[in-house]
Amino acid sequence: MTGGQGVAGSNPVAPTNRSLAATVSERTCAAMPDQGLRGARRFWPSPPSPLQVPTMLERNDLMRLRLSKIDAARAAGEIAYPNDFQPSLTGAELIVAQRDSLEPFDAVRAPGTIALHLAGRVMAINVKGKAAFIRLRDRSATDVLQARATENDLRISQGLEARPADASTFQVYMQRNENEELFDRMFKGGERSLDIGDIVGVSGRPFRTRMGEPSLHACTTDLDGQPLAGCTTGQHCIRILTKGIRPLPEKYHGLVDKETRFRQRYVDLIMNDEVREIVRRRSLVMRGVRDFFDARGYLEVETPMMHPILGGAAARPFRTHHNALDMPLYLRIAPELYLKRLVVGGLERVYEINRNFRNEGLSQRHNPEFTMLEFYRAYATFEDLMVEVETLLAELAVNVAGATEVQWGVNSDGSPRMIQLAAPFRRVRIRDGLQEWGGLTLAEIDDEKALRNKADALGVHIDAHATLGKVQVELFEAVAEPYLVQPTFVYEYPAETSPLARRNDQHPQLVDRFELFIGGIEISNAFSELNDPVDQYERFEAQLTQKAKGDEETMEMDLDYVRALEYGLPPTAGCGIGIDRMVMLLTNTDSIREVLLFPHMRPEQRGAAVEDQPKPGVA
RNA sequence: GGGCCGGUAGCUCAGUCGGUAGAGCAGCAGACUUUUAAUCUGUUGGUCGAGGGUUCGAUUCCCUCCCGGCUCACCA
Repeated sequence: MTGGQGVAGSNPVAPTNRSLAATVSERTCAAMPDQGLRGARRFWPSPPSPLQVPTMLERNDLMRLRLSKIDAARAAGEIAYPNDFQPSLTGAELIVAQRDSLEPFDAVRAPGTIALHLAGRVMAINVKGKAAFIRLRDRSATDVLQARATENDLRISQGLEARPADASTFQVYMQRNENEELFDRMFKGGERSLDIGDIVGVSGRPFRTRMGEPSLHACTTDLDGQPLAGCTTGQHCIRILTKGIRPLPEKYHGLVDKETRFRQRYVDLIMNDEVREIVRRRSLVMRGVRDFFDARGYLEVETPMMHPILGGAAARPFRTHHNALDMPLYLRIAPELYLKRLVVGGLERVYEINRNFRNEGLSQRHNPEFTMLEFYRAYATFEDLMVEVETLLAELAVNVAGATEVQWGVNSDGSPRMIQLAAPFRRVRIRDGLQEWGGLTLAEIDDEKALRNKADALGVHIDAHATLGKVQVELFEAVAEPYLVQPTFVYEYPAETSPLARRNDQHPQLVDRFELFIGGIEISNAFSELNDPVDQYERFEAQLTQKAKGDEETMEMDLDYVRALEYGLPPTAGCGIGIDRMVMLLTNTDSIREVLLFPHMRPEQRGAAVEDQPKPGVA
């Protein structure tokens, strides 16, 4: 943003096309935040009054010129935003279809040639005298990359010169002498010319350039001047379907600025192939998870995202309010208690993939809303779920990343750090880890003071309120982290940190729980579920005691959940897996923001004067 | 919330030990009938994140604020 365009309502940049500007700004303002009334009401601000309508975003010369091209097209009697063009194939299909004719050729448009129709966004324009090349991208961009790579391999195998195969675009070629009027209009500048960023529909026939690039020759008639099959008389071989008003980022460096990339993800997706690949892999993860659990007899369910009672995890919640019912609600921090109610109801295998919301700090690995998979299986233990999880991850790695071995960052010497996701994963007790990596004796492990001394020596901060069990866990995570790069199930957690988990039969101070660490980060948390309603009630009570002591991340008493347990929850094990982190793992990405399409950002400041902004600390 | 770094043309960046700024790409005008970061010639474009202060003069120095990145703390 360049700012300085004044407060809303004043000093608008006069748009070239007034009718267009009016239409767009009417639509835009409805979705704009009401900055003037911020804080005036507790929950829902009033809709903006006409006096507070924000102006459209600022314009520059490049945009004004492009807007004027829309005017010119309208003045020429054209529909500025036509919607009657239908592509008959994708760019990737165009390339694959020519695979059997690797040799360059310049076949003429013999009568009977069938026209192909492609649509896409113009990513590059290359006018060379009386010939012009444009590069388009369509939804098949990922496949185009693959097709070009495959094609290049074929060329090499046939002794032909290799071509660069790193572009996700496909090429369209047009020759001036075949339609001088259209060629000049599109490529010779002036009021109606084509711009990078426009979305076009192109009709023509496939061919290869002299350099061997599979291309579409834009043309709608054969050499006799008769329409090609699939074209109508007078049809243009290139049509602008949507004019891009805003110029795209530079073609070589692309869009780099992270703030702009996350705020304007649409531009990021246009410019950066890697981003599209992450989105694609995330989609594969979601489908893979569903296939996995569906195949094992689980039912996918959706439970409330707005909870009247806080529970299922230890976390600070977002609070909201239902106006008509005049009641407070929490955005859910976990679906756990609802899912186990379903198991009580006889849905013995359920899973849910949905958002959790936690009102905590943001970091490379934390976003206020994140996607969680939770699944519950009756007549299973947490050990059974270890097998389920390692099987799932190995399967996903193959389906999404192509192998059970995936790269995750680099080692300290700069070499690729590889993670082996083939089952079985390593299993480590917290006590064993403290001995092996922390150099502690069993006596020290049960001595809170000794543990705290060790933590101080290591420079590890541990909360003063933490109980023995919590100190053990925190110290373990501190000393073990370097050893938790390869997938590792950590288990034998102390009971006080797990108010919903089943106690271990031999050691009641422990619970039957594991956490899975990969690449040093926690991916999964699971346990055999506590199904003793009396014990559960007492653990909720203990949570209330903690809350009274000032712990802000405790659960609330959920009597209905206890009532459900009183009807009988079969022996059940449940597991949560952070989908975002799993996608990070399978895309070799070190930031959760990269795997979220729209990571949380502070609101964009659009040139509003500083004195109009609420002062920090003033409610 | 703390620390460090950053915000300059549509994009990617340089620069100004204080005298209102440059390049490449994009754009505009032109040459070029197989280019692919095309090439060649000419050229337009910036309240240098916002506000305040110091100064004859601030994009540059000082203060405050906004936004972002990295990092620490809390968390998954």
